[in-house]
Formats: sequence, structure tokens, C-alpha cells
Amino acid sequence: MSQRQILVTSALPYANGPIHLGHLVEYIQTDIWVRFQKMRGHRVIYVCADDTHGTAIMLSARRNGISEEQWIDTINRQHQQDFAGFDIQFDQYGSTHSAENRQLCAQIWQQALSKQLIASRDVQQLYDPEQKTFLADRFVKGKCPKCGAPDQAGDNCDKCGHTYSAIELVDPVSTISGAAPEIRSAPHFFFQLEKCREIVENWIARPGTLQSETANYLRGHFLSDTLRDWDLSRTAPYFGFEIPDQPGHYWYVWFDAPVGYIATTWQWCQAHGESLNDWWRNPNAEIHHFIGKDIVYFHTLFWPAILHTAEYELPTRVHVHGFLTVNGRKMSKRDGTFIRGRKYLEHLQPAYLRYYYATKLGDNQDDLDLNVPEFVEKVNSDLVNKVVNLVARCAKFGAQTGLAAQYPDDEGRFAYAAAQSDAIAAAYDAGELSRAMRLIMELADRANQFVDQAQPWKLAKSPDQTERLRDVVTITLNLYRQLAIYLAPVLPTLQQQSAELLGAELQDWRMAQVPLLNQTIGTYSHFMQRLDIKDVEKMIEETKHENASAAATSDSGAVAPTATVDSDAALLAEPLAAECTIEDFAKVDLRVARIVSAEEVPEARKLLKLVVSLGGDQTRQVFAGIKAAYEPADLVGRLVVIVANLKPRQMKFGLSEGMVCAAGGGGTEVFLLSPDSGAVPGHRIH
RNA sequence: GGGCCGGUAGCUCAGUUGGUUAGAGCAGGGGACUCAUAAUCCCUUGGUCGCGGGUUCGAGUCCUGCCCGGCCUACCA
Repeated sequence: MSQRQILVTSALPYANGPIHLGHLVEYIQTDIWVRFQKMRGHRVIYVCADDTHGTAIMLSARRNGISEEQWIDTINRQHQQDFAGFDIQFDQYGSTHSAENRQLCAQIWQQALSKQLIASRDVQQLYDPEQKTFLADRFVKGKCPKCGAPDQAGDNCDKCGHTYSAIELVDPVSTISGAAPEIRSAPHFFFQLEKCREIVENWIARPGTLQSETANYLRGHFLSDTLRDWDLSRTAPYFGFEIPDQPGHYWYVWFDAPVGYIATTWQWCQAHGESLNDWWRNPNAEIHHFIGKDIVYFHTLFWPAILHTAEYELPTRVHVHGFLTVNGRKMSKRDGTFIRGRKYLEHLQPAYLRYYYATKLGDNQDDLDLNVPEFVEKVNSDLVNKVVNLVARCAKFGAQTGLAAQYPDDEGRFAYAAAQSDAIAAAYDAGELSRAMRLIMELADRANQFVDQAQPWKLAKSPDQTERLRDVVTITLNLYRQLAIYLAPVLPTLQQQSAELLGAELQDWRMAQVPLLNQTIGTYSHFMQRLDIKDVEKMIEETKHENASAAATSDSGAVAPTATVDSDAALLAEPLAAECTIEDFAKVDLRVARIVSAEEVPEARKLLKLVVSLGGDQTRQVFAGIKAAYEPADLVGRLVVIVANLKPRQMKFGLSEGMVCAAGGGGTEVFLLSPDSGAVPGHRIH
């Protein structure tokens, strides 16, 4: 087997919030793959970095009253701690806000310019005069120019589906300051991707570059048409790198972020006396990116074009994975399933999650479900009952006898497991971790069968059977050792514990071919505790409470605020409306009402059809956009607040005769208002 | 509306280029054992392979229509 040279990356986490279990799918998947390749004796480096630029970072820093640099430093430290807590081992962890990255971006930019791939033209954009910043689409709200629906973002209307440019919005408002934005024109710099079409097409068509579904998606979605120019610049103020010779213009975060892969490699090279070109301009070196399916677009169209422009090698393979769901549903703050890595580590061992993810991951983009009962069951029955228990049940004898000097006849058991090495390795290499885990568990079953047949506990009772006992121990512990080696990429802690007990390292894949002999055995203490579902539930419960009290922020960003100070994220996301008088307010008749029936509107994505009672025989039919947040059955009977004198509106599914009051940012983040006890249907709210 | 992925035992999934009686783990039932973290081992129940057509000597596997779920995207590749 020839030695491969492999550079591996995971996507750069955005420096705007903590690492959660969804992120960890990717880092654990990558770390397992990297550890495996290292055990195989290949020359591998695993690099990653924080993605630190963009408007969102700027706003987070402002909100916290610190500089952007302070903000990203803090986040970087937290990220690295979180990763270390899950045994994710980078060779280099950097930041896109580094000198190396700035220099590389400038070089690549220069090459793009000299190859005439950059075009400049003026773009009209909304500008917030108070915050003195141009506004990205998601920082503007206004009425849809087509259907007039209020509170629509700057790119499309979620009511009628119309797409438009932010400057077409009627009565736009900056969601950062609440000010009315102005239209300003500014030059922007575009990368002309179409000019690189052939490069990208050939790369995508090359076998092995992409999973077929990704290649299909790109071909159908983008390559069938002219590739649009890509806006690579943003106008000040912006937290990022200023474009050389273009004061006031910054590279868009998605330009400098992937360059961070190279910059971080460079940092590693500097620290280890290696050459960057040996990794990025060496056709014999492999480059593997692990990413989520949400960022395929950036890594498979622009990125190869940019690499080619800068005369770097194109990625060997982009491994795309799906999203994490919990108990079959999207992670949600309301359900307490938006679990931070740090919270997980307060309650549970990293090995549990690493193993569980491994049993669920294949080389595909399917979403991965963290099903809590299944999680507990898999960890307990596979890892604890089968694998760890194998040592536990013979460690006592092992300490007495040690390992024999010659490997006894085991009827081909060790040889069988040694022969599985290639199949297991092939599965790991192909990213088919679930297959690898199945193969390994089959070996664990076989080993336990052996112990049952050999009955060492009986041998231990007769002094004349000491030698046979030693043989049985030798076989069992060697079968176990093979398991520990095969599982080492997933369970580095177990690898270490096993090495200590056996008094010999397990860092090389080939060690599974040769039995360990003539060795004293250490004292065993439990390698792993059983997982109690109560601990998992407790973790989810705590997460739920923290989210509730931390004034859940609208995006995944925002570091948890201190206990006594609520985050201002909600207010920033939706600034105060213009002042109104008491007379204005009096026009709105808010009433307490009781929900008497609630049903799904099957054709509607967001709506529930409610009938509410105002007391007596007064009822109203109301459509409410709360489908994602509430089960109809849970609503019947509860008191809510409605706008009782709202002009009825004919909707696609029927007439809506009012509006149910709720707080929150929409989607699953919807919280109905309820009155304190004592209020009855019909009470007006003053 | 379009695209992609999936629908195999109660649950999670395997089923290689179509080839005998469709498999595993867990759960359920029965038994054994007591070294071990109420762990382990043996036996066992359980499937119209989403539904309907078609190709074939033969279809879970190929073609086609439909149904369901997930994701992506939108005057629409």
C-alpha cells in the first residue's frame, strides 16, 4: 500500500455562536476519517478555522460593545475548547482573520484581475443612514411590491413567492436601526464564473469528485444555464479585508472563507517547516473537503474556479453530508433540541455521540436523526454490553495470568477478524462509517461467543487449568484488541484506555494482524459507563429552559447573555414601530378568546384553522400562521388574545375573521399570548 | 410547479452487475450461564420488500404511472 498525502478540511464554523450537535456531525465525521487515514500510515493533515467576517459578526460585536477582533477571539477560544471536548483533533485551527489569509486573498485577487475575470459595475443598494451601512437583504423589511404583504425580507416574499430586489420593497425599514433606508449606488466587483465553465464542468464530471446526487443538482440547477457573475465585494462598513487599491470595498466573506483552508494549511506548513505548494500545488496530494449540503453551491462552483484561477489543485473530493434532526424533527430551541456541544459535555461522554453518529453516517447527504431512545440503546448494547464488557468479563483473569508467550489455537478466530481488516478499512475510506461499525460489531459478537464457549470462570476454579485459562485470556484480549484498533478512529479514548491496560500502543491499523503476546495485563476499571436516558432527557430539559430564559435569539448566533440581562436580539430583529396615540391604540380591539377548535389546513404550509369563542354564541374563524409551532390538539380549550375588530380577509382556504396575538420570529419560534387566570372570553384588553 | 433523495420485520437499517427459501442489530417470546456494567450465549416469533402496470425463464433490484415522507428551488434547470 503506497502512502497517500491527504489534506482534509471541515467547513469553517461561523464565529457568531457556539458549536452545537448539528455542527458536530461534520467535525466528528471528518475527525473519524482523518484518524483512520493516519492509522493507515498516510501523511494527513486536518485543518480548519473560524469564519470570522461579514455583517453579522460586525453587528454581534457592536451589540456586545466590543471590537470585532475581541469578539472573534473569544468565539475562537470557545470553538477550540468545544472541539477538543469531543476529541476532534485538528492539526491546525486558524481564523480567516489572519495575516496569511489576507495575503493569500490579495494574491488570488491579483491573479483573477490579471486573467480578466473580475468585472466592476454599479449596484443600487439600500443604505441605512443611521448605522451608516449598506443593508444585506436579510436586514431589510418592507411590503412586498407585488402583493403588499408586510414584513418581507429584501429578496422574496414568503406570502406570494414573488422575488424582487431589495430596492423594490415598498416602505422599507432597516431591521438594524429601524431607520428608513436610502437607495445608494456603489461599485461592486464581480467574478465572471461563466469564463471558468469548462474547468468547473470537467471537475464535476470527474469520477470521485462528488456524490452523484450533488453532481446532478449542479448540472440541473446551474450548469444548464449561463453561470451568473458572482458579487465578490461588499461596501464599507463591513468587517473583513479591504480590497487592495479599492478603499471602502471589502471582499465578501464567501470569498475569503474558503481561502482560509489554504491560509490555515500555510500556518501549519510554517510551523512544521513544510511547503504550501507541496499540499496545494501538488497533483499527487489529495484535497478532501467535508461540508454540509447547505454550502454545496460555494464549494463546487466558485471554489474550483477560484482555485484554478490561482493555479492551485482542485479538490479531490467534496464529501457532502445532511443535516441533523432530533427525534425526527428539525432541531428547535423550543423543543430543547438545539443542544450546544458544551451542554452535551456537561452530561454525557463524547464517545457516545461519536459512536452513534458513526453508526448513522454513510457516504450520502441524507439527514441524520438523533433519536434519543435509539441513541441510548445503541451505545449501551453495542459499546458497553458487547465491546467494553468483553474486557470487563476477563480482565480479572488477565491480571492473574497475563498473555501467553505463544498464540494458542483459537480455531481461526483471530485470523478471521484480521481478514476483516480490508473490508472495514474500505468502508472507512469510502465514508461508509455505518457499514464499518456493523462489521466491527459482528466481530464483537463472535468474541463474546468464544468466551461463552471457553468458560474461563470454570477454568479459574481448578488450579490445574491455569495454562488453559491463560490461553483463553490471550485469545479474548487479542480479539478485543482487534476491536479496539478497528474502533480507534471513532473512540480515541477507548484506544488509549485499552493501550494502557494491555501495555502496548494501538496506533497502527496493521497491528490487528499480529497478536500481542507475553505481556502482563493491568488492572481494569470501567472504560465506559452505561448511558441513562434520564441524563439525555435532563440535558434536553435544561436546554429548553435556558433557551426560554435567554430570550431566544432569532438566528443561531448570539452567545448566551448573562443571566440577568436579556439579549437585545429580538428588539434588533424588529425595531420599535413609529409612535402612536392612545386613540390610535383604542382603534384596535383586543379580546380574550377561547379556542374551541383547531385543525390543520393540509394545503397550507404554515396555517392552522382556528375557531375561537368570544363568549356566548360569538365565534370567529381565524387562520393563524402557527402550524410549525403548535399541535392543534394542544390548542383546543386554551385562552388567547385576538384582534377582534380586524377587517376580515379572504384567504385561499377561507375567510379569516381576526388575528391571534403571538410573539416570536416565526416558524417554530412562535409563542401565543395567554392572559393570567381569571380572564374570560370577551374581556377587552386595555 | 420543478428537481433530488428515500419508502424492505415493531424500531434502525443491509441487500453487490436482476438469480435458489429476503438478511442483521435492537425490541418481543422461550431456554442456558453466572466471568461481566441486570451484561453474555443458544433457540425463536415476526416481512404482499409503499401501490398498480410492464420487461424477463426469473424483479426488493430494471422501465413506467401513482401515493407518502424529507430536502432543495421557483415563472421554472
